[in-house]
Amino acid sequence: MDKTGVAHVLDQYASLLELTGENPFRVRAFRAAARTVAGLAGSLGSALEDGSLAAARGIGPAILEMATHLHRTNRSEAFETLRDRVPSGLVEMLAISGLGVTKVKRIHEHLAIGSVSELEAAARDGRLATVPGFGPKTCQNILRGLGYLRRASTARLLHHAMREASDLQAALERLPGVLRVIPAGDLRRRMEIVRDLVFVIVTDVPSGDVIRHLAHVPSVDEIDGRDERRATLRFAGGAVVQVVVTPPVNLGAVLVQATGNRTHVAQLAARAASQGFALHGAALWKGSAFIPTPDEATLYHALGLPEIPAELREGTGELEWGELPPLVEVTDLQGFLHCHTNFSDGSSTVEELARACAAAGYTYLGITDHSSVAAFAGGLRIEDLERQWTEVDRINDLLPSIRVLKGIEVDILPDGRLDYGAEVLERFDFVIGSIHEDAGHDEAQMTARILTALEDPYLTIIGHPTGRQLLSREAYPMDLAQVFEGAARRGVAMEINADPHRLDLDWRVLNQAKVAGVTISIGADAHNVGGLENMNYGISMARKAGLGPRDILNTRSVDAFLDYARMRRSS
DNA sequence: GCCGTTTTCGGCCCGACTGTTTTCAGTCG
Repeated sequence: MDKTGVAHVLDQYASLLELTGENPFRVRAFRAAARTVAGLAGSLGSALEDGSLAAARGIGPAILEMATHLHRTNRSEAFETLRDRVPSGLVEMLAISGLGVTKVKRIHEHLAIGSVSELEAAARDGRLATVPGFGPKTCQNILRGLGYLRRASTARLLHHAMREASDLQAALERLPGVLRVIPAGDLRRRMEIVRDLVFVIVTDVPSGDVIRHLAHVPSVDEIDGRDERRATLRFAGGAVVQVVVTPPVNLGAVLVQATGNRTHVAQLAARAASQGFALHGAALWKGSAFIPTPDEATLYHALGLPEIPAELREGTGELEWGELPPLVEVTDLQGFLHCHTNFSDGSSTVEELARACAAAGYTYLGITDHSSVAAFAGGLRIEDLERQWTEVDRINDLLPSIRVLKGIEVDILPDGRLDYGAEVLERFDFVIGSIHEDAGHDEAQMTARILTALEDPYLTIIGHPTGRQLLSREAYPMDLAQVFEGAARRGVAMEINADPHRLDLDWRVLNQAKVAGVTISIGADAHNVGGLENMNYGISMARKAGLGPRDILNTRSVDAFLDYARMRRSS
């Protein structure tokens, strides 16, 4: 079992312990260990071998034993025993926002409900409201939480989809007659939420032969909708995967059709028709003549278009944009911004992060732990800051290849002030300001809160501006046009938070921000060295919005970045 | 279960909000 699997078991084990009334600190120990394992920089195997897992904070003999056993045998007796004692639906219910252990147990005791579907029925027919401590509002919230859970089951976050797709791609590549397998659809467009997985299979044998072999893909439950070139695979776990098979000569047309969203493909078909072509049955035709399209460029060029990068194929006007300047790439980034260390709620040290960033080619690293009001995340008090700055100075002396900047992710308080005063803020190289609780503010209050924060001369970047958490929490209500105008006028950058659970700002509004004159920064929101990966997702969002290297703050050199941060302080 | 210049036991994060209650328990970040 790999680190993801082990982390999942540890987390589930924590939930089971919680439901059986175990010592809450024991529960917390397993939760923390799950995060540590999931965030390992390398593989679990190497962390066990070189002793780095054993040395990690929060990993003691019991959890180390369990992780080792799971890694080697895929099993844990303690976990299985406990799992058999608790109805499986109860653990699922814990995932519903607003339901904790106490309420789940009470639901189970009073209504003998042991599954999510029974819970939904009880919330709808009024039985749930009869449970002590439950009222109409709670039932409503539970139904809303269930909606999220349901959407999450047919949809997955981009990073989960990528992991799932890479396993499946490998399985498809092993089928006889398969030359290439290309993930298409939402995933290739780097949508932040991926619904169906789509694969294009290139083969030089008759496509029907490949379709027949699909039954041999591991854990396929059912194959339907099959014709000579398409099939839908249903997996035991509920996943649905579309497969399209093509000979090499028609790969371009098939891939374009399997990648673009509906609107993009329809617009292409309309354009083809207006130029005497036809885009039918995933092939390009001129009259009754088949036009070979061995690659996508051939198809786009035939229609008088530049090859449109996959991320842009959303039907939002990209056919009219003409030749685009190059989109930003992860290698354009010089600065790794927004990351947490073990001084607050991160699990890697400043040194580990600095070494990892230097190895990945970054020239500077902006450490931004939480400010004091964020006690839940180990927010730093003044004396902690002094210790951290000493450590940063030490690392800067030790590692000449990378510059570590003293930053902070400071809370924007409900009245819009920042959590530290000027005498503290002036000592940072740069400052990210973020909201961590919305507390029932309406749009006007939330907008005013951000606009007030923008006035602080020490603020450099607004972090995760809208607070959305994909598949679990909506964005705060906020007048983005006003916020963009304010940020542009005050010279404050706005973040694309690259945590794949957030990806906030939404790519759909980034261009609006750019047009308003807002500088965009990409922040990893990394909590350990594993979080270096996040930058790829942030870059994907910038690309979806058509942004180039010059649109992004942290493609600048460290000096230019520091100039940007200091500029506001003197004006 | 983990940790320790408080080291083999005792502490481990806590303030704010929500929805319910009729003075507060449960949940969240």
